[in-house]
Amino acid sequence: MNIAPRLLQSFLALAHCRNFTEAATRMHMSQSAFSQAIARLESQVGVKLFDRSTRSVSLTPEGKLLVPMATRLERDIALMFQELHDHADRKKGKVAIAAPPGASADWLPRVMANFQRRHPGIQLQLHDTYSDRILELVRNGTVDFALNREIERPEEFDVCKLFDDPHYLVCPQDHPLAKEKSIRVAQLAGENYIHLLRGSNLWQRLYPHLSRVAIRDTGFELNNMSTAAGLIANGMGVTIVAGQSLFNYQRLGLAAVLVSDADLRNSGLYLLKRRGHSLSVAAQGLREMIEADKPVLPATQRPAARRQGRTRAG
Amino acid sequence: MNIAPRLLQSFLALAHCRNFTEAATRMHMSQSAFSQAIARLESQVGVKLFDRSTRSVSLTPEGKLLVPMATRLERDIALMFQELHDHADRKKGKVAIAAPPGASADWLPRVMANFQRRHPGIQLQLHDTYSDRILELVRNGTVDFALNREIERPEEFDVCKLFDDPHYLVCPQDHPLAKEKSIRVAQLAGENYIHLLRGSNLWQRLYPHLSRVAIRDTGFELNNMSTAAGLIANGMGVTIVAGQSLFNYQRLGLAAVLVSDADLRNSGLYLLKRRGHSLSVAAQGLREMIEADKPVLPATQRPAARRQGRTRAG
DNA sequence: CACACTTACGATATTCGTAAGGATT
DNA sequence: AATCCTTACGAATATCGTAAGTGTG
Repeated sequence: MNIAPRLLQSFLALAHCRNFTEAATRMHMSQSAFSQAIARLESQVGVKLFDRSTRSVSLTPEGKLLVPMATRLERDIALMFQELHDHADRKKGKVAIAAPPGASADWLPRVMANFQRRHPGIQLQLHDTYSDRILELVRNGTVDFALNREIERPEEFDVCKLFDDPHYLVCPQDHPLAKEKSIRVAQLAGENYIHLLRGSNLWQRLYPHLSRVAIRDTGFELNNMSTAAGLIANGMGVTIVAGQSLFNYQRLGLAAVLVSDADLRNSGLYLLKRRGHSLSVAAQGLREMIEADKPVLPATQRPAARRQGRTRAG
Repeated sequence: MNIAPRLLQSFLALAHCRNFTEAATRMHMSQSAFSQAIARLESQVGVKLFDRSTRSVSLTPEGKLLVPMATRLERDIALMFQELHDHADRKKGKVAIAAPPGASADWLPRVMANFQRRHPGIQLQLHDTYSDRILELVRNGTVDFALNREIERPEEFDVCKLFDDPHYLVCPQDHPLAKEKSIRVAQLAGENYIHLLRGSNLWQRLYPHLSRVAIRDTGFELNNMSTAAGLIANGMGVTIVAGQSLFNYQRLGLAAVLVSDADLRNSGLYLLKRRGHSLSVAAQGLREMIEADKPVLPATQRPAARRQGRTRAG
């Protein structure tokens, strides 16, 4: 039961031409090989398909029966190939990714827009959400891959660092620490601290530091960084954010001072996916574009200059 | 684009087992050949279909995409084979034949019933009609083949004689000619002649004879032989019919006398089909059964004994 | 006798199995 | 060390093309 699609094509060609020589030409083979092919087909299906006297070729009743079935089959096979090749060529496909809000606000959408322009047939989806949810989306396969900050058990995933993204203290320009090159969390003793979402990745990371320092928790728990920025600009306190989110605060002219505690200083953005599961061709394409287009954020650079990530559209 | 169905089966087997060794066993091939087959498939479709680390095998996104398409395709291929094999094995099919009323009345239905018992899946159709219509049905392919008497241009068809079926004069037992061994048409001078359908095959054949003899045409033109039989039994005239239709008259105890004019004496029943077009497997089966089961009508046999055609059911 | 399909036969390509290699647990 | 997939290589099979054969108009 192992009929080559090429044989079906030959059958249909002959059914159409009713002439071995012409059909053979159409199949790009010698007339003799074509004759053998038809004979082989007939022996495989177990019935004569053509009546041929040297001067005329016509379908037997069983041949007539096969025509519509073979036609449908040939079309389905072609469609299957088309579909796979379209995916291989990135003309079709879906990519879903997840990322924290900082990445999702500015840089990532720009990369995704570039990708969309280059591969208009691929459907993109972005989940901007918090760390634990991101991990869940990767685990259950809802997204092809994700961007995230440092996570607890990186061995569960395939992880690779995209770029460094250290944390900064955000405070008013006239704040005593604003002129420092860098600070340590310990220096925040006595400050009012404004938390963003409690339980977030950042909160989990800051907590051990802050709890050791005599900091005054303002009790705020905010969803939007623009709210935090407004509060800080009006002297209500300070906060710490990753470099990638600084733009929310610079809009209001706030100062940003590098935090030099090791884990906050060395943090960065990572790309992660399920272990042992390769990416779809489409997802791999987006991944490569993300890796090629990541913003340059050298550790020593002052935050005011950070928007110069190069754009590489094709 | 020439993917062997066997490759698709291999793909589905591996997709299901997620284990090369087991899937290879299921496909009855060595694990190595199976590995090569999968690699070949991947190169043909142009994308990796499986993620394999020595300890686990899983589908890539493109592999997942292929599963439903391959499943459908495999099923369609199997159905195609099933259909063709069912026809080759005479488990399915249609046979339409045409025959003149004489053959259709008794002998042919018996053969068809035998065929139906042996091949219950094959749909049978019988057109009982007159000669010209029979030829038309064969010509345009409405019927697979037909039974008919001598025709004008036999070279138009593939014709082969089934059996002799000479003509008989039908008259009352007390008719002067009833005791003859055989007669010639010329002896019917002065008789009242009862025609069946004018323009029929029989009429066309009798006309040259009757027109040369001083016969009184009764003017009747009948559709049913039983009517003719009634008329003859009541002394209204005589007629001539083929042996196969005699049963209509013997029921009323009428006499039948062989007509010895050459063309009426030597007539018979023929099987005919389109030239150069082979019969379907099913039709060929019926044809063979017809040829094997034809009634024995030796020329010298008296009509009263003619119902002894043997039945060959299996 | 010319045309169109089939058969014969040697060359090439594909597919398969045994055996060795490599990687992961 | 055991297990599972891949690679290497020779053997078997399938397919193809050239050329000769066959039958029909």
